[in-house]
Amino acid sequence: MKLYKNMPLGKLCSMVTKPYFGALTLKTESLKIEKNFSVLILLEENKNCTQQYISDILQIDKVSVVKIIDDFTKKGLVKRTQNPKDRREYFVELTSKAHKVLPKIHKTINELNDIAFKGFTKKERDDFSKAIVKVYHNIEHFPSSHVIVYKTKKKISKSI
Amino acid sequence: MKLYKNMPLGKLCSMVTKPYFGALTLKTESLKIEKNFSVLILLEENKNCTQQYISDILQIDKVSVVKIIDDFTKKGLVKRTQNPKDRREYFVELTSKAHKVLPKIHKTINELNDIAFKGFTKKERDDFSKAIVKVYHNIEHFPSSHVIVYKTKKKISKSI
DNA sequence: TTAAAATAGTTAGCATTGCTAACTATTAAT
DNA sequence: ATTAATAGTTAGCAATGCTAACTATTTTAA
Repeated sequence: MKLYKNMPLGKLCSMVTKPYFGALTLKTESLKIEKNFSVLILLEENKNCTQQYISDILQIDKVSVVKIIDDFTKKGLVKRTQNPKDRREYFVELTSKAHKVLPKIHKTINELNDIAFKGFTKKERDDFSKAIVKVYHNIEHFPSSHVIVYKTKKKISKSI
Repeated sequence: MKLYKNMPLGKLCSMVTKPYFGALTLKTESLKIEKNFSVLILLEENKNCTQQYISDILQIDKVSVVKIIDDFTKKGLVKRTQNPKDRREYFVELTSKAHKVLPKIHKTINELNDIAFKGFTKKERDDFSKAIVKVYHNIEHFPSSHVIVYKTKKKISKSI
């Protein structure tokens, strides 16, 4: 589409993100999970995830991870277990309730993806999925923009 | 990457969005524009854009568009002109200052895209760009998730 | 071996974002 | 001519994403 030809890549991505998550939340409404499905999926596929690991892999800042795990704990989907080998760490593990709902989540994601990739061949779809992960790895360590330093009443630029 | 194989497509997109915009803001810091570059690019390519049109094309709610155009007006990048044929509407037009900085914005976006697409052939890159727009059009009209109805002190689900 | 630095996790708090609701002005529809 | 619809605006709130500052624990290096 000519309209989007010169748009920043990030804008195109964010334009996909919004309706996708809107629909995902709607279609999984009965599960009362609402958001952060990616965390559950990560936990399903990896034993002994710490909050720091979740933060690193999913690019969610560690303060937000605390809130997400608190929320999931309240919802009975995960529990924290202190690592006896390093007692600073807590392993986050799925409960049986979470294991019970995950197939429904995967099914919903597959349905949404089928719609998102309508008109794509199997190869085009695979290529796209591989490509977006490749793009992510190409830019994940971009020096990031100025961070607002609070308490100064003035924005101060700082590289991170 | 196996790690992201089962992730929702929206998550992969949002993982690209964040570092991309962080870097874009950083690299254009001297321009003091900071965000919403997509609006400037849209205005550059289309005469007689109304705020409603911007809202529709870029999927930004109309209240946010007001704030963005206010901000750009303050920064001297755009001006509003009432449409004499329909005085409810305001055309948003770029100033000469905006036209002066846009080449720098395009250059920066091209540089970022070159990094984002490192290791891609020209064809792979074009295919990806076309594909993401296609995905967007496949899902842009997804029925969206429950909207929080305020003033009730209680979340109420409502289809939109 | 012990003092300093680093790491995992947490809490508090604030700016920003993205939305609803309610409004004005204007135009279109019946 | 009334009613409905549309473009834009303002106010205000919840949710988000971050910083700063903290505790507890482990690693490091003098």
